[in-house]
Amino acid sequence: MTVFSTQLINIINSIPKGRVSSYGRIAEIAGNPRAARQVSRLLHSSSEKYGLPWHRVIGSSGNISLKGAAADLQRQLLESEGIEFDINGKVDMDRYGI
DNA sequence: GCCATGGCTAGTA
DNA sequence: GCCATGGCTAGTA
Repeated sequence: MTVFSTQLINIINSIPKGRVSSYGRIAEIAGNPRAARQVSRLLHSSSEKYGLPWHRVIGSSGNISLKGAAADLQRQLLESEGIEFDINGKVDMDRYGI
């Protein structure tokens, strides 16, 4: 495990219930604004291992990036935490984003 | 080589 | 819709 990855894990774990953040924003906070894809990769490979609140990480424009059934699950988890989706299935980042 | 991105632009309406 | 971007890992040698 790398320092950078550890940073990402800490940041993701600090997203409170009822809030969301984006891949790019998390990478930015960790110190590398261009490492957004690394965040997605980490979530994909290590969410279970580190108990990450993976569902609280979405795209920068408030969209869910997952496809299919996984996307439905993510939306349900977020809604159960009080987050609302607009008619286009997007979250208002100004309201819920970190 | 993978990845659950992001931002910018061409091209349509 | 294109493509630059980057840390990491599986898998080979």
